[in-house]
Amino acid sequence: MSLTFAAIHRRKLVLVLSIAKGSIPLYMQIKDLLIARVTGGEWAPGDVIPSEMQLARELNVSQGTVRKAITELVENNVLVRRQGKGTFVAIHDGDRALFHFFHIVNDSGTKILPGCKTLSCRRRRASRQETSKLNLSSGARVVCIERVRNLDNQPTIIETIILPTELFGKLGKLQAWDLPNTLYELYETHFGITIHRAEEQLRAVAATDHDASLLGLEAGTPLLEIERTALTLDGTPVELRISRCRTSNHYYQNTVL
Amino acid sequence: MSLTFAAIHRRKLVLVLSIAKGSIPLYMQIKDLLIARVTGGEWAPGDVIPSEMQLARELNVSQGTVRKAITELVENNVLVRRQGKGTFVAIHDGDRALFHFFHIVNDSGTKILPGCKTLSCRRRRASRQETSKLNLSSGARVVCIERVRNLDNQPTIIETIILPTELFGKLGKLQAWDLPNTLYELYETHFGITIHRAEEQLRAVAATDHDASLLGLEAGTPLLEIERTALTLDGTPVELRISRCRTSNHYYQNTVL
DNA sequence: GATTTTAAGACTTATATAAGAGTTAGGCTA
DNA sequence: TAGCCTAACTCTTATATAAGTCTTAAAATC
Repeated sequence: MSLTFAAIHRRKLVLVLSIAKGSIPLYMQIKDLLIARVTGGEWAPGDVIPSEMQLARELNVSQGTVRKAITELVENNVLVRRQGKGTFVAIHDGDRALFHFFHIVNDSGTKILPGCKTLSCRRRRASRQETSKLNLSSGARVVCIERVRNLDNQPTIIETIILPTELFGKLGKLQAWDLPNTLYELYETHFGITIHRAEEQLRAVAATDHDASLLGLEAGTPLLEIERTALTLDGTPVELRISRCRTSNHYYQNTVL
Repeated sequence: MSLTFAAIHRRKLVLVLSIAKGSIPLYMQIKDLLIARVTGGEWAPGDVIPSEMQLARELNVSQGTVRKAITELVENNVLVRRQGKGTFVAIHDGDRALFHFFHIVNDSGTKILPGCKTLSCRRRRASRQETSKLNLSSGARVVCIERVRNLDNQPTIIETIILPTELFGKLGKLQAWDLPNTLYELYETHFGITIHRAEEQLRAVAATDHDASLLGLEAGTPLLEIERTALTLDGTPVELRISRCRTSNHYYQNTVL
């Protein structure tokens, strides 16, 4: 009896959720629905989401089905589970950003908190390359931040960060914004933008005179250039970041699974 | 009735499998058991493993529990599922090795099959650094392969590969072994060693005279140096590989999830 | 009669549901 | 205030049903 009942509900749900495509598994539909609530801002980072049972009742599916959807989102770092407490929208604090997105470690293999000195922060038109990599219309404006990071008390990285003014308008208006060390946290708390994925392209380049003077070494010294495109959950590129690193005492660590 | 029965069996299983630690979930114990069968060689790469139902019966657990264990191993690239056919021990052919472990792409972002010319293949004592990174006893012998890879018909990468003679004895004995393009496939088929994970350390270095002559550029040109330690499933380091890449027309692509 | 097509069945993994066992935190009681 | 109880969670396991794949043998066709 209860089985038949559940089966009927399931059919109804499929009809309601999708256009009865028939072949998309229930748990995936639930997953998409949850993603929509997160990206739509209904559930903000740090919020508790309804319990598995509540969601199951609301959506007329069983707890296990909701659970499977949530599990995948946990694996994608969208949600965080805490047994006995609830499930939360992942909050990407500085530590997590450092752990996840910062790959430079010193020769002993330990990750150190980089210091940071902002050199400039101004608005300008996006270059051709920038519009292409950030999916902007030609002539769009961007915020351009330049800063130097210290590692082990030595200037080691020159960072150039490009952000679309459209999304990060407030940032460019202040000439000398008090920029925090970990920007991704700021993006999330002040702009509602969460970085979920990044594509990095690494090259060896020769230090320019500019690089050389900032890092205190000779022009022509090999530097590791990291060009990163940071994306939101739905794949929209929202930040372009070029880092030029001195690798005499540090290296870029990558684990291939 | 059947519940009690299952519960009793479960208790038995826990006692048999572990030393009744009491709190380790069943599916994890199953997972460890499956890993043991794979690493122990009972199931070789490419083999079908028993069906979920068979394993469930053998181990006195339900199909779903076996399934959860297998799911994790699929996520770790240890097993591969094919609906309607069965579950197989993952086989790491050249394509997969290229897809997974080769990160150099050309400027247009496409991954190309690198050509390969072996320069030398000889045995010698391991250096201090090598013994440390490969967990070898001091004075151990290694096979040392040096080769040049062509990308887009241009010599682009100089690879130096270090392997413990203990594991790869046959390799060093032949002066001019006909080395295939993708070595990891060879390790698996001829030596029963499967590479599962790798740690890569990247630096920008200046080309030495040796590099320069092999790659046809000037000494001092910045090169991307990738030092890779390749590990088996149980974390044993089995290969050390140093690649020095010209990055004028190519770059190292990394996706951060 | 030989060959191709079709359909049933015996496998497999995939999905959905349900129930009970751990965890946590806050409130109640001695 | 210390300890215990309880409610609200997630976690684990079990079971049932769906869906995909291959084999085999009967039926249709040439």
